[in-house]
Amino acid sequence: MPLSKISATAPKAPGTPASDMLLRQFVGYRVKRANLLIQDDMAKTLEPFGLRTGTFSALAVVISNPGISQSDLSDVLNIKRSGVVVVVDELERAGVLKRKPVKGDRRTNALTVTAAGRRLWNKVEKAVQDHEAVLFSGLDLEEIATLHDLLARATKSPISDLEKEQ
Amino acid sequence: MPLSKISATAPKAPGTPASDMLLRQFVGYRVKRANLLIQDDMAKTLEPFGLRTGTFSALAVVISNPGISQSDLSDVLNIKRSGVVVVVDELERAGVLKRKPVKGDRRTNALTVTAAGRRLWNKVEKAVQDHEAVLFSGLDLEEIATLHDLLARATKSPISDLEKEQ
DNA sequence: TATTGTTATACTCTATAACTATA
DNA sequence: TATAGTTATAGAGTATAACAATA
Repeated sequence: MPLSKISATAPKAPGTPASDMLLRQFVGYRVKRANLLIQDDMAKTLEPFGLRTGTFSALAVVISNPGISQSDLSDVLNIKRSGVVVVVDELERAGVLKRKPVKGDRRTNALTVTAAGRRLWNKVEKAVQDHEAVLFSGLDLEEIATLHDLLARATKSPISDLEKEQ
Repeated sequence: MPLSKISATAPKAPGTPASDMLLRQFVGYRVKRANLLIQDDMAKTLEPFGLRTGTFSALAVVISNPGISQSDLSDVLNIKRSGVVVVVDELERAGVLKRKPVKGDRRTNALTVTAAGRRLWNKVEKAVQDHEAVLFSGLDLEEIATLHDLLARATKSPISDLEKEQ
């Protein structure tokens, strides 16, 4: 009941001070919470552009890999091909990208960005960059770079790749 | 097609080299990918103990806040009260914790860990710590501490809290 | 036989809303 | 009226499995 009293006086605060101290010692939990915050904010940032995090990611990959197939997009984004269909449907319906036939293999679609899609990307890219700058304003530029680096190395370590293949 | 060729020779690799370079410049995307890896591995680590990430987190909070109410647990974990019910049901069914009546307020449940629950926690805590050590073996201890710190500060910045309340 | 894209389906996690019993 | 817990339901996001067309 001392706990309920404190949280009653500060109901919106992210938990009573240190009430999840034990839990926060785990990196996994911190990453999970950070991810929730970031994804929520990303969703808000993308909504005015008619994008979700999934379609934003797909657009980014197609922009830098023109003509990529849906299977390869599936590999890059680490989602199943059936999930790619939904994302590509949505982007194609919005006029952002197109499925084009590939000569030599009639099974495959080559994904290409439309002119409108490229214009959209330029705006969205800037919006997300600005947004992240605000979200991470508690860190200076060097710290953000460090965070990048640490996450990249943590998620690319031989061990985690090895476990993924099991 | 150069892309499909490469990914055909290394199908399980996390994407062709740099094919998501543009996307990876966003911290949000890195955190998302890191989170996916970590949560998958956490799930595997917890499964032998009959726990999921949700029940693990709840157990941790109840361990460090004996007698906490479900509403306060809901605040600390940032999930809705309806979600807490499911988690507590599962933990109570497993004999890990108990709902106890609170004298003075018959609406409230005081959550307490059983002896078996405490024994389980000691084992699980060690398993998860060991597991994270392996998962983050690409980083040294100081770097892990830095990662902790940066995530904590990024997710606790005044701006992100402010946006949360809107 | 294997692969690309597709569809249908199911599962997990979480949110919303309505309800009850208490306060 | 407001709060604690509960129930039912619905929505993302993603996974699995089966299928048609093509290789």
